[in-house]
Amino acid sequence: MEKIVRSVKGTRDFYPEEMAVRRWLISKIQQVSAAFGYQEYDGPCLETIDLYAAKSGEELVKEQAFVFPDRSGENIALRPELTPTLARMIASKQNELTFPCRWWSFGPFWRYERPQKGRTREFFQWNIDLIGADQIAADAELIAVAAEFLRSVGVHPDQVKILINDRRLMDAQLSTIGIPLDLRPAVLRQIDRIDKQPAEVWDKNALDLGLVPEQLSQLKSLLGSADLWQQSPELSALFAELDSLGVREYTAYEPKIIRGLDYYTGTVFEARDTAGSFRAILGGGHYSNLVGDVGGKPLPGVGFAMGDVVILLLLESLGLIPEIIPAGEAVFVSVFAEDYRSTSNRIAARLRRAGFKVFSYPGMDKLNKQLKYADKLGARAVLVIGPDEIERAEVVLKDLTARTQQVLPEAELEKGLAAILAQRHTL
RNA sequence: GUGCCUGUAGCUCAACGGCAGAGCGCCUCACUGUGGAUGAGGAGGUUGAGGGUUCGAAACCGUCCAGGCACCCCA
Repeated sequence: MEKIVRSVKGTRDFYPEEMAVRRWLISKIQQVSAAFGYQEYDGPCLETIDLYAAKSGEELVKEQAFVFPDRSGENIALRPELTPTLARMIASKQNELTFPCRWWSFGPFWRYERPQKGRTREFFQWNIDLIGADQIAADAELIAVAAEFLRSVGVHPDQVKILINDRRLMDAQLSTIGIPLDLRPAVLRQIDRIDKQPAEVWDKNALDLGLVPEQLSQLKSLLGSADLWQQSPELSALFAELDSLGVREYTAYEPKIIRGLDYYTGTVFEARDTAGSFRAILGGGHYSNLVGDVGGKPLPGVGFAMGDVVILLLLESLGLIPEIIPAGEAVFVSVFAEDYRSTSNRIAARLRRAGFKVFSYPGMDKLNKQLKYADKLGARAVLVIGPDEIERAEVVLKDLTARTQQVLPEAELEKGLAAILAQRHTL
């Protein structure tokens, strides 16, 4: 056991059961993305460090990216996020693309962070963006995509809420309180932390930033104001859009939502479980300049990202991950004795050409052992073909789920199998 | 990167300075041409690694590795 070379810290192995869950998640993501007319794309997993140097918070690149020199000495990063790659891809074809673009992607990312619950060093992320649209309707659409995804995996609106705010609104409010321009970025970051620090600590930090006690109390009453959005024409319009899109129940206004990344300029949102057990499930917002840093003409857009780790933890805790049997729907062809293997092979090959998933037994063991093997692998049906059956041109067809078996003329095998597989596989 | 907690059979956990155990799982048999049930046997451990203290360490002490929680940051 100790001799097994260990895996890299913060990575996960996907055994067939886990891989089946990942496939299931991807299929849900793909379906929702396609339902809104989004097109799939991807970029390389390796990028030059220069791509990230211009934007991306310094910490993400300097301390959280996996960076290494290639054999020529050039510094290469394993992509820690997709947005810079997206910006480059958009900028490269800015004059031939039809805007607004609706693009989505799902793939691996790497960040050199300390692993903990909901955070690994290698993870998968769904990215989805609507690029080249500055309207409230665009923001509403992305939030609707997120909400419809939650709906499609069975999450109820009282289990997860998409919390929404607008940086323009917060900026205006900070201005009203009299917080000078140069202080606002720091204050915004402090707002982002309000639920992570004890009240006294938070108050002290806020005062240390330069706020006067009067401003602090005004700020705190601001952050407790659930109706603040009504003062924002953008958010008022946004919630009206969400209503007509049929996802209003999944959303809520939350003045504490700011989002860390600097490039968000308008609507910002993140999905949280209402029980507060997990970190953010997804996060995104509106940006006004996607491609400026990579040499294109400024383009607005809106998008969000969802990592696989937190959403799967959440779905697991809610019992919403279906039981998926990797070899489900498969047919097992037993081998009665070595002399009969060729007969079993012929039937297995015939069934495969007919479209069935078929697996057999390479060795030679007692029937009960072969059946046990088929059962543990989750086979749906088993064929037994021995001397009696061959003599009469028949096969024994067992339904492992129903625990029944029937003797069929060999010619009716496909029909019998189809009938078994057509039955609802309820557990 | 900072602080705190944890690591015993494949899994979940006992033993807490004095012979390393249980349940589940796994293997064999009862089962002669039939899976999940039942019963009877059996295998499986240098107690995460490598040091120290001690007559004696799974236990106590420091180091490393891995996991968890909070910070940082964010998916």
